[in-house]
Order: sequence, then C-alpha cells, then structure tokens
Amino acid sequence: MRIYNTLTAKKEDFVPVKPGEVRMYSCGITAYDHCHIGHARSAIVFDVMRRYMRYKGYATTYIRNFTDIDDKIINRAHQEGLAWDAVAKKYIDEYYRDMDMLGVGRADVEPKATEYISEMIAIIRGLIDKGHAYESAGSVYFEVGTFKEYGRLSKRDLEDLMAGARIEVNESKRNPMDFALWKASKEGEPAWESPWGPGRPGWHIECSAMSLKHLGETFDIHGGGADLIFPHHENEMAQSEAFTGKPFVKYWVHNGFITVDKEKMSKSLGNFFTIKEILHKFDAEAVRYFLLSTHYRSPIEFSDEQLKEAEVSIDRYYTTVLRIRDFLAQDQSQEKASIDEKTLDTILGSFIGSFKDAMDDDFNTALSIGGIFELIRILNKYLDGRPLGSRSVELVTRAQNLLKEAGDVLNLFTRTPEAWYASLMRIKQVPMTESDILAKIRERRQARENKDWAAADSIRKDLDAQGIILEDNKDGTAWKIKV
RNA sequence: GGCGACGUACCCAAGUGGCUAAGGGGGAGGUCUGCAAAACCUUUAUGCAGCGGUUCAAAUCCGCUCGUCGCCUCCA
Repeated sequence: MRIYNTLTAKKEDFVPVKPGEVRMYSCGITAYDHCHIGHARSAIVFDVMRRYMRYKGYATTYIRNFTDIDDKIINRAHQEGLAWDAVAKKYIDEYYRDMDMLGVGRADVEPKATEYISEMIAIIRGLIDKGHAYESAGSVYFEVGTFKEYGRLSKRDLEDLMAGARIEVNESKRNPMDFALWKASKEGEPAWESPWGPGRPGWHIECSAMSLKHLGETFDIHGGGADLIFPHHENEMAQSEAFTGKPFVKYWVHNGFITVDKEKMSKSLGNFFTIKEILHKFDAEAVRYFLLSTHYRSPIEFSDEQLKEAEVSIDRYYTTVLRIRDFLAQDQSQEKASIDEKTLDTILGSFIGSFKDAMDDDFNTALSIGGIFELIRILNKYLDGRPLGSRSVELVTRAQNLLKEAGDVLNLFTRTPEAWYASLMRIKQVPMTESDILAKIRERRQARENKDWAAADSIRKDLDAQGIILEDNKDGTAWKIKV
C-alpha cells in the first residue's frame, strides 16, 4: 500500500508504526458556523481511508477533534447573543447532522479542546522547561528559532518566512513567526486557570495534546485540508517533536480544495456552499459520489452539472440492482447460458484485486469507482443475454456480493433502489404519490391492451412532465424518477 | 518576491517509462421495443498545453515557454 506523504513529497510504502495497527488523526472543525462542502470533502476522504484500513484488516484507531474554543467562536457568540459554549454545541450538533447524511462515520474518539486543558498546560510547561517556549505578558509562545526542523513540512525556510511575514507586529513576541501556545484572556473572555494566569489555549496545541493522549508520541497518519499544512500542522509538528523528542507523525496526508470558477472555495471569498444548501437540491449519496469520483489530492470544481452527473451515475447503479433482483426472482428451473458468461466470469475473478490495487495506490477512489462501473456494464450485457439456471444465479450472486463489498468500503451504493427513488422523489419535488403513479400505470395498461397507443403515450407523456419515467418490460411497467 | 501544484476527447476524470490511453456524462449510428425508456453494441484523443532533450521505448523523466491555480494571513 502506498500513501502520498506531504512531509517527503512522495508516495511511500505504508508501514505502520506498530504492525497490524493504524492510528490516525484528522483535524475536524472549529465549531463557529455551518459546514460547507469543503468540510464535507475532508470528512469523507478520511472516512474512506479509515474504512479501507479496517477493510484491510488493520486494527484502526481514528481520532477527529472539535475546536470548541477560539476567537471565531467568541466573536460568533457576541453576534448571536449566545454563550461561547452554546455556539460550539450548536455547530457541533449541526456538524453531526450534516455528516450523518453524508454517510461519514463517527471517529473512535472525538475530543473537544476544552476537555484537555490540563494536558495542554502540561505540554506548555514542558516546552518552557526545555527552552522552546517563553511566557510574555500572561501568554506563552513557542519560539520557532529553537526548533531547527521548523518549515520542513510546509517546505519553507524560516528566513524567508520572517522576511515576508505579513503578521501584525506583536511586541510580546521575540520573533514574528513565534506562535501562541497559551493566550492571556481579556476581561470578559472565557478563561481557564494556568501557571501564567487566566487564559485559553492557542489553536495548535490542542491537536498535540489530544493526539498524544489517545495515539501516543508517534502515530501513523495525520490529515486535514491542504490549507492546514501551514501554519497549523507545521506548528503542531514543531511543538510535539520539541516536547517528546520523537517523530510526531509518519505520514502526513492532505486533501485538495473545492473550487468555484477555478477559485478556492473559502469563507473570505464568500464563494462557498453549505452542505445544507446542497443537500436541499441533491441527494447526499450523489454528493459523496461526486467527492470520491476525483482523487483526494486534486482540486474539484464544484457545479450543479457535476452533481447531476453524479446522480445519473448512481441511478445507473441502482437500475442495475433492480435488474439483478428481477433476475434472481425468476423461475430458474431451466438452464440457459448467456452469450457472455466468460467475460463476466473473468471480471468477477479480478474485480476485488483491481479494487484493492486502486485503493492501495494512495486511495484512488476514482479508479475504484471506474472498476465498479466496468463490472456493471459487463453484468448488464450478461443479463441482456437472458440466462437462466443455477450457473447464472451463481455468477450474478457473486457479482452482487462483490459490488456490495466494494461499495461498503466507499460507503456508496448501500441503499435499496426504493430508498434511492424515494429520496429522488423528495428532492426533485415530484408532485405525485406512488399510488397516484401506479393508478396511472394501470390506466395506461388498459389502453395498451386495447392497442390505444395514443392514449397510452399521452399518459406516459404526462408522467414524464412530472418527472416520472416509465419502462415497459416483459412483466409489466416499472417507473422511476427522472434524474 | 519565495515555495508548490496542475494543464489528458465536446464535458468530468483515471493513468507518472513498455499490453489497443480506465470509467462516467454528452453527441452520432445501430440492436431491442407498438412507439419509447432502460440495457447493450459501434463510433467520438495515432494522441496527452507547446517546443526541445534523455531513452530501444515518454502522457509519464529532464529543460524551457505559455496558461491556470494554491500556500506564504483565519481557512477543509
């Protein structure tokens, strides 16, 4: 298995610190606003990595934190007229609502910064003792000049950083690049007691404290969005390694951005879409599919057209699921071979190997999805040959199981076709109930039996205008939602 | 200014030295169908931004040029 490591800027063979175990940490959200689709990408990407590690048989421990105290939360609390912790709770609840919809599983531990104040203080104290940090006016700063590796992760030279520093002048820092481990609180701000007086933790220290507690001094994978490389992860690495004297993380993994009109989606540009807005227009599985249909490190251009294509693809999948089900429900007492048995048998034999090859190569979900649709095409072709009997049942059942195995890792295609169509019906706001539709189908069947094609076609056309598509087959007429 | 990434068909997108350049969408033609839809088949890149170079062999490695974007400030 190979993983691209930001630290070395190369794909490397994955060798866990402890054989058979994977310990991973990803930076979650700062709980001060609704999540946008970029947060969804990060969450989904790491969710799939975790699922795949489990699938590969690793004992996997996955930590994803919440930053529940921070300047932005305090500001938001003022705006909304709420207590800071009420703001954090509100947006953490919203986060879970969004992520549950998107099929993102819970991490094994989901620590909140404010629950680890004493651990953070212990690390800060240790950094002062080792000469890597200093107290100034009630705050404590990490002195980047004392850590010779500073800049290694983000490939930056400390001199260049200082030269181009756009950071506001802060008299209490020895060097403009020094960053806060502990911030003195102003009057009226939330504060915790510390050896340096009342204050609150700096942003970076929480991840060091929580990962150290739950994953130990050195762990396997640390991830987040590419915008966290600098300064967040650079600082995290500096303070953690300065404190423990050991390597902090073996593989740093970062996902690419979502763009709108080629520009990074971000709060400051205001070109972002919240998850809720998008789920109002598109099915959650389509959103997940869309995000996994491009490699996690590449940028993805967000657009309604792309989401629509994702819906069409998923619809193709569930249409095939229905075909499989209809096939298996047939009387199979006669044996009839399909023309393309050999092709199907061959791909059934290679499918899981190809799936693993794709995922082993830096979690290439786009390629693995390609493999799924290749199998779908060959299976459809096989079913077009109208096979019957035990041999064909065996082959089709195998295909069904393999598709499920791959889909479970991606957490895609796990619903029933009925659930898919019900969701589409809701999202497309189809103004008819299922019984309305079935009544129309009965009416049309009568017309067809009378060979009144004009009447039959008129009913079909009316339904189409409502977003319902009819498909006549041997056993009757099926309906589905137009995507 | 410093550092980095990307540029593959009409669109999205995989492929980072060697079988005929995955997969999806769209277009065209066909099979099936009362007609459709779905499904399937054929077709849509002798070529991977451009120009050089390395190599028996390059989309893939190197150099330059052009273009797009990101990080250097909170940011997934």
